[in-house]
Amino acid sequence: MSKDDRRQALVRAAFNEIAERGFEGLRTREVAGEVGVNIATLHYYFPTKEALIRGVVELAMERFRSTLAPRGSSAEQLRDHLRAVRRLLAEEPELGAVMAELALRSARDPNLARIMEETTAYWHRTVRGLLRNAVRAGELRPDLDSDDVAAIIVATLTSMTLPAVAGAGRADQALRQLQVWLGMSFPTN
Amino acid sequence: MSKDDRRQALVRAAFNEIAERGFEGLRTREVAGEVGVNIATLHYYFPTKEALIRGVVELAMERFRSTLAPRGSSAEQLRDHLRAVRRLLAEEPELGAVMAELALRSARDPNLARIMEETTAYWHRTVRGLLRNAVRAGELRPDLDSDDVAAIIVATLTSMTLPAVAGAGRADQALRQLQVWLGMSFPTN
Amino acid sequence: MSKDDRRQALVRAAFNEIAERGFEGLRTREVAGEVGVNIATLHYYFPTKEALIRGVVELAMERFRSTLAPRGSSAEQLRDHLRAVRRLLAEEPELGAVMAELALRSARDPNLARIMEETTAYWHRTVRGLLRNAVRAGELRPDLDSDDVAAIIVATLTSMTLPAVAGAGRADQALRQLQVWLGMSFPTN
Amino acid sequence: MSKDDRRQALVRAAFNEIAERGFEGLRTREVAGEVGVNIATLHYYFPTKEALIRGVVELAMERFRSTLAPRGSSAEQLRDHLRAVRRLLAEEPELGAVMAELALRSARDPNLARIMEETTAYWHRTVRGLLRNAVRAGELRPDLDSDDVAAIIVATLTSMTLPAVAGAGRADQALRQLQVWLGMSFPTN
DNA sequence: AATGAATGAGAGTTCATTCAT
DNA sequence: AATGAATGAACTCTCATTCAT
Repeated sequence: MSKDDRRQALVRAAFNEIAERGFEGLRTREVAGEVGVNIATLHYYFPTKEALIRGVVELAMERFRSTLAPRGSSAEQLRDHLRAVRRLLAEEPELGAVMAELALRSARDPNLARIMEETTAYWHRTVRGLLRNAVRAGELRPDLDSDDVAAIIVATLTSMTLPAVAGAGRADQALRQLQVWLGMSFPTN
Repeated sequence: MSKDDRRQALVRAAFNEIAERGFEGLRTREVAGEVGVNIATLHYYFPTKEALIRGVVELAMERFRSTLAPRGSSAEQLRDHLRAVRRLLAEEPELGAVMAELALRSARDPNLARIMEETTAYWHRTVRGLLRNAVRAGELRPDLDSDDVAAIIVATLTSMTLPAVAGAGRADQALRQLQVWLGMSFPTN
Repeated sequence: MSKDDRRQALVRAAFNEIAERGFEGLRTREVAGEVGVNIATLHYYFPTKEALIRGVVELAMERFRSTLAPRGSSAEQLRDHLRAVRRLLAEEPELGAVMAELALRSARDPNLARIMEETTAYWHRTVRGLLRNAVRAGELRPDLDSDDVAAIIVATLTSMTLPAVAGAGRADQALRQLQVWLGMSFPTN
Repeated sequence: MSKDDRRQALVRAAFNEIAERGFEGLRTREVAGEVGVNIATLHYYFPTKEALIRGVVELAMERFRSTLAPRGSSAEQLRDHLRAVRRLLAEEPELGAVMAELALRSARDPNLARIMEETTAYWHRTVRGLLRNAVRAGELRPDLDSDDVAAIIVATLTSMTLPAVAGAGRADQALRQLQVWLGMSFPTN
């Protein structure tokens, strides 16, 4: 197993631990154990717990950003994006959980705050671009403020990472209403 | 200082600690220290850390629910509610932080999950009721699905507890768009 | 409840706790709780835990010595004594447990050691006296060394306070053999 | 120092602590300190205090059982055994103290009770075997009930672990009487 | 590149004791 | 005579980190 593979394996294990137990329950020994290496080996790859966490941040950002990349024909992109984020959170709830953990942690970690802000801003711009394309393509009303709508879309999708809020079908209701207001249709369940 | 006051003081100190450092950084000794009592005194009031946390949950729920109580004339209630939640999160960001911490923790704590679900459901019903009133009063379009709209309102407001998402004015943009779609006006900054 | 009664109640509760959990598990709060008084009240009667233990020592010695008092006709006294100790340990195993705890503790507590030594010596003398009476009455062989026989009787009876040793019928076997060697008969089960 | 040596050192230190202060006074930090390691190191070898105690139980049983192993010519074995136990308790009073502590603790620990019972039963059978050999060799009266005599021998020897009982020469007196009744001679002091 | 062994600092919890009332 | 409230000291146990090999 190459040096890089091992690093990756450790980061993924840490990622899963955070998803499952939160930062509150993250234990380096547990991470090392899941990869099947000694705790000292973990420290060979990551001198401190903080360094390992930085690795998790990178992984989370990468995974999340790769979901944002617009795909398919321009007309379908907005629909696709909403669908993609929705599917992502359904199929990989760990990513949502980790993103939420990171969002909370960023309140205490300026460095992380910067990264999270960059990612959110990038997401916001991406959605705004999709909205503008859709307006241009005549699929959305031209008087729509793409900045504000992008904000409410990001907000709505984000709230889905908090199970306590999104539960009992409320996530789907919110998405359905988004579709109504946008005058477009995409599956919500 | 009465027994109840001291209990309250401890819970409030724990509340603040969680807001500031997250569950990750909650230390009973720190909580006791902030109230100016010995760690053993904390355990006199709360046999375990978990019991103290339950006290924090109660406090958070109480604080949050008290914000929900509809006030003023029926026609203004929806506007008032959005304004109130917005002001709450601006003036007491700790409550938002704690609520988000609890939302995340509820994924690992079935008991807490139940409480959080109840509170969210109550909030959802409250907003739905306000929407119905507004529809009845002719202030909102009659074809509006009050369940779905309530969901997106709750989702949007909830996302404001995650600073990483709500930053850079995006919270206000989302609220502004909400107002546009609802066809009502309320201050957003 | 008189001051003395309360003292007695506390000592008895402590006695029972020691019998049940050993000195290892003796907790003043538990003792107070069993009597239904506050822990501070216990300290009103006994300034320290050590003082309470001294009370237990007194109680145990008193209970034990009262068993030793020879009763009945002189000819039957030895038989009676063995029977009495045996019954005592069967009916009040707590006393045996406490005596054993005290015997062990006396290795670390010179004061207690003195008390235990006095009690054992008194017991030894008592048995020796009974043996001499029996010899004089022609009930035992005249060449018997009453000091040595008293020692083995005390030793055998003492070993019965250690359940790990006396179990599986071995206590009764030992007593039966004692009777054989003494040429007397008394019930062993 | 090998891993096994360190384990042994810790167990021995715990053994000595128990002998000196009883379970009541057993402190993991003290044990670690005596071996010259950090308390965390102790927990590296023994996850819990209970696990360390299990180590002490094993050591005590091993030490005790090794004393029981019959040695020398068949005719001398009984004599040797009594002499060996007597010397053991004289030269290593810690073992007697620990055995007595374990005997008491077994009343509250079913697992330990099983182990103690097994050891006592093994001891009893060993002594009984020696008695039968001696009878067969014509050294003891043939009408002797080896089971009952074994019981009183075990009881007498056991009582010697309680200094409060065995003191003032009574242990030797009891042993001397045993020799008289058995019709054999062995040194008692 | 990897690990077994070790540790300092600190975690939550317990307990005998104190003191104002 | 009795107690609720409070505490210092100590307990077992945990954890990220280090280091010799």
